[in-house]
Amino acid sequence: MPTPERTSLDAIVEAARTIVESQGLAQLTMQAVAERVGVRAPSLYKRVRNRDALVQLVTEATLLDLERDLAAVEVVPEPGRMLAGLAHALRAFAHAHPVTYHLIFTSAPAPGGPDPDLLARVAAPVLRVAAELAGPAHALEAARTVTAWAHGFISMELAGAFNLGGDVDTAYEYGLTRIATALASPA
Amino acid sequence: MPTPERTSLDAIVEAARTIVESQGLAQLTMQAVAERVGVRAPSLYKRVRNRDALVQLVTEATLLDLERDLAAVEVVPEPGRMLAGLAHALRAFAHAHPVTYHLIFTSAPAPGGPDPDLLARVAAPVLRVAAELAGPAHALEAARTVTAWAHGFISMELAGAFNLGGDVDTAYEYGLTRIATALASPA
DNA sequence: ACCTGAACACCGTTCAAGT
DNA sequence: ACCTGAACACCGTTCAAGT
Repeated sequence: MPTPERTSLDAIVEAARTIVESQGLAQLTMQAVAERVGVRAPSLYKRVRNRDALVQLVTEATLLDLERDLAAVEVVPEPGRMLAGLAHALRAFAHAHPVTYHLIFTSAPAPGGPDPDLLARVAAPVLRVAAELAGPAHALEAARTVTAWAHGFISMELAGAFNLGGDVDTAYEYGLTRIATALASPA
Repeated sequence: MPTPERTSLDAIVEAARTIVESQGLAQLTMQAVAERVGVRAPSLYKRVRNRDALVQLVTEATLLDLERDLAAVEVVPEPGRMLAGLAHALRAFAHAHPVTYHLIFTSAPAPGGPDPDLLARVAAPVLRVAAELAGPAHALEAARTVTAWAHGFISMELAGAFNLGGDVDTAYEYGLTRIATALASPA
């Protein structure tokens, strides 16, 4: 005789995201998630293989949100300004979801990592501007350069690595304009 | 009546580094460390406050090694080539110690993070080239730009985030020369 | 003064038993 | 078909008792 479902995969992932973001990855226990969705810990295993898989689901949900935010950046004709829009959107996203942002770049395509198609969709807008700035022949390398810089900057910022004083916002703008012009100048 | 010491703080940290690097952070258990140094887990608490403190000690030991490697980079007159030397040394270090490298940039100056003096010493060579390239007025921002790019690149590389094909070494060289010239050109 | 076994609270995960 | 309590193995950590 069927028992009515008392929760759902979506509710579980949502609960996990909330816990991770508000209390850190270490506090993401199966018991905490279970309590939040109103069920006992063993029941979670009906919908999620194990804790690692749940972390993976949280990562993919975060990637979907990031894809949405980057796709929503207003398209402007000048590639330099377009790049700035994407860079600021990425940084704003990271500030809004610091823990899950860190998850995205940490648990990359391990065995069972995020869907490669999803990763490609997230990267698409950056690849587009990179091609405009550096030319199609160098699009991939240029995209990797900007992405590496932006992610490195943001992750160091979130980790508190910029502790020698100076204005962090200014440093972000400085790096952004330097890189934009560097990629735009002829090889 | 005193009991002879059966291990030392150094041996404990060394054991922890070996475990972390060969099996990952999750496998760094107090029991695994204890077994490796020939003692029972509770004895570790005579020399280390707790597991978090041990991770912190591993991080600082790694930073010391990185400081040594960066300080050992041959000094050359052209700042562009000097920057390349530092960038390659950093990447080589990360490839040799991927897990502990990740630790460095992750557990930054949290409450009880690494010694700020040590962090400053590690950053010193980069700050020096940055000042030469971009001028003293922009040294800090320039240093942050290169460091962010290099760290971002390396951490994405280690996470397997460069999965769209293309040669990763080439992309590193591409980004390096672009950034070096960008920082050297007048504001 | 250092080391240990025993103990505690807390994990992730499995499974037989309920409905 | 889903949910649960009980159980297991395994953590980190404390502490009284040994030497």
